[in-house]
Order: sequence, then structure tokens, then C-alpha cells
Amino acid sequence: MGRTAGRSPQDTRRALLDAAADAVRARGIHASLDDIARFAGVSKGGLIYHFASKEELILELARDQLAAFQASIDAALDPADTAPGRLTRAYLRAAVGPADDDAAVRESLALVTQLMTLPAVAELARADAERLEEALAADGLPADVLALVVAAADGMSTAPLWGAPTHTLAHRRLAERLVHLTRHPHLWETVVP
Amino acid sequence: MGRTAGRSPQDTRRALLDAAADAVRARGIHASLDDIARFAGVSKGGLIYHFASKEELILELARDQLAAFQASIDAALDPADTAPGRLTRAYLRAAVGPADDDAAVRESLALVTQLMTLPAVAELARADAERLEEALAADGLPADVLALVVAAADGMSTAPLWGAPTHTLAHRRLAERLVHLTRHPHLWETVVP
DNA sequence: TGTACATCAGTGAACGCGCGTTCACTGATGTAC
DNA sequence: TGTACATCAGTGAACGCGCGTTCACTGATGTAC
Repeated sequence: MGRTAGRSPQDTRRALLDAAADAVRARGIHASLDDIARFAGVSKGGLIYHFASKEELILELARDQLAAFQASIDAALDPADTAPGRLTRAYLRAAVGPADDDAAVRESLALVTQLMTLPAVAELARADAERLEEALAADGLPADVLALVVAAADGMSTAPLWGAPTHTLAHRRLAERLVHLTRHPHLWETVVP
Repeated sequence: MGRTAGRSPQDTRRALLDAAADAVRARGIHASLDDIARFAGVSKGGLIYHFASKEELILELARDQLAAFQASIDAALDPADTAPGRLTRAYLRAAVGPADDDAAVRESLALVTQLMTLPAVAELARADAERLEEALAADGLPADVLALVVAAADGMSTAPLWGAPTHTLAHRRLAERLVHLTRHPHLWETVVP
């Protein structure tokens, strides 16, 4: 079809998004379209054929990353688990990572903070966070246990922001214990004053 | 002294750093030197007299913000508190904010993530985080309780990153309970499997 | 089954503008005598 | 107590370069007849 045989336009588009993610992670939002295009094996004009402007590229990249984050939560949902707190448990598992190769997904949160230089992306991320927060609020857990678990999950998933090692053993153990707490939320009452 | 009477060079320098913080918060790392200088009531040349390059300005701004964060932890240290976990408790209090007007300090973490586009700033932040982590590790708390409290504190302080309201009532209550937990760390054992 | 034409998926050179940096110059204060 | 000179803390115009965007053109495939 296209001028370059060997891959479909969809593949080129995907390669451009992946290259943009890599470039922005490495060079920040300053990453040039030239770099991104070359990295995807395409000319700058070819990039602009798929994404009309840099803003559009960045916005699509943000959508892509947020969708990937949501997908990793969905993947962590246990179909057999129908008890209150099932979404919270999935969130927790997604925060510490189901597998090693998902590290990129968690680091993508750091990427999104870079993209948030664009007001449109900031709004996108805010709306996404709000939607997730509402879903968690309706997950059937006592508010104080939910607040604890969500704060801890957020803390663990933002650790790579500061260059901390991600998905450590300590984090995994902590996540396990918090999962246990969501199954027996009354236990938290033995801790509170 | 200077060409413009009415303020000392130090005041001008401080005004430039404050203007840079505002501008970067609003426009991201793209904020122009022209904007920053004008906002501080100085010409672009005047800015460059104080900071030889944009990189130097951003680096100083990052140092300034990291120092402010550290200062807010120090300010939250209770001199009367000499029990194990005193630094952890200060960290926790700093995360939810001692007073309303300190909201800017906590939001500055979001600012620092913007500045981290500069590799030098990323290294600075990483070293700062590592130093803090070591200090917390030596604070006398069981490792698992420390991991819980630090993760939750990090989660609460990075909430504004996603546009979430900062220092909510829920966060304050959570922080209080976690402070209580650091005073009676054995309570956590009643929760774990 | 060939031919003409349209469309898709690009190429690559040129443009133009924002912005960081340089630089010659300047006005107020401090200091030596 | 005046005068000359140095220094500090800037001003503002000009420069130049990186980079996003535009645009004329192109090669391969699909479609009508």
C-alpha cells in the first residue's frame, strides 16, 4: 500500500508512538520531531502525516499511556474475586507490577508527568484520576481503609519518579499485606486510636 | 548600589527564583526567560546577570525547592519527641502540610518533576531522595511499618500531581493514624497475615 | 488483460519564528587621594 | 570636601540556531472500464 513496504500504516503509527515515548522519557518534552521520526524509521514529514502537529502527537501519546495504565489495572482484576475491594486489590497489584516486563507501564506515570506540560494532557490526566477515584470509592471498602491503601499504592507507583528502584521486595510484601487488609478491613480498627 | 534602587541584588535574585517557579508551574519547562524576567520586574539581560544560563537558573530553582521541602520536614520535627520514628512522623506531617500556606511547598514536588527534564536536576533529586531514605531507615522503626508509612506519605504528597485536591480531611486523618502507628508499631503485626 | 486515474503513505527541502545568548553600553554607589 | 576611577547591577538591541510547520513532489497499490 504505502510508499515503504514491510509494514502497515498502523504499524508505523504505533512505532511513532513508541518512539515518542522513548524519546520523551530520555530527553523530556523537548524531544524533537526529527529525533522521534528517525527513531521510528520515518521522515519528519511522514510523522506529520500521521499526527498533524506535535501537540496532537503528545496528546495521543498521553491517551495511549493512560489507557495502558487502565489496562494493567483491568488485567490485575481477579474474575473469581467478587468481594468488596476487588478493584482496590487490582489497583494495588497494578501498582507493584504483575510481572517484570510491566515495569515500563508503571514508569509511564513518570512519562505522563512530563507530558502534563500540555494543558490538554493535564486535563486528561485529571479526568482520568477522578474517574478512577470514583470507581474506587464505589468499591465497597470503608473510607479510611480505602484512603490508606490508595495512598500507599500511589506512593509505591510514583517511586520511580525520584529514581527509586521500582517493584522492590519490600513493596511487594507491603502490597500483599494491604491486600489482606482489604479482605479484613475491620483489622484497621485495631490500629486506630 | 544597583541601577534600580528599591531592592538589593539578593532580593532581585529571590524574585527571579520565585518568578521562575511560578512561570514553570504555569507554562512548564518551556517558560521563556523573557517571561520570567518580566515577571520579576527585570530585563532578560538582568536575569542573565544573576544566572549565567537557563540551565543554571533551573538548577538553582531545583536546589531551592528541594531545600524548601527538606526545611518543611525539619520544621515538622518535634523537639520534645525523642522516641523511635520521630523523623518518620515529621515526614508524615510535612506530607499533609503543617499549615495551609505551605501548600506551595507540597506542590513544589510537582514542580520538581517538571524540572527533572534536566539530567542534572534528575540526579539532584535522586541523590536527595536517597539521602532522605537512608535517614528514614535509621529512624528506629521496623522495616515493614516504615515502608507502609513512607509509601502512604509519598502517595499523599504526590496527589497534586494528578490535580487531586491537596491536604484533604481524609489525608489529615490518615496521617494522624499513621503517626499513632509509628508510636505503637507492634499494632501492625495484628494486621499482617 | 492492459491502461488511466485516484488515493494512500510517505520524502525532503525550505521557511520562519521563538528564544537563549552575546554584547556594548549605562547609572548609581563605593573608595582612594 | 570635591574629584577621578572602579565596580556593581543592571538595560535593550541584535544575533543565530533549533525546531515545528508547510509544501511540492513521488512511488506503490487499488479501482473503473
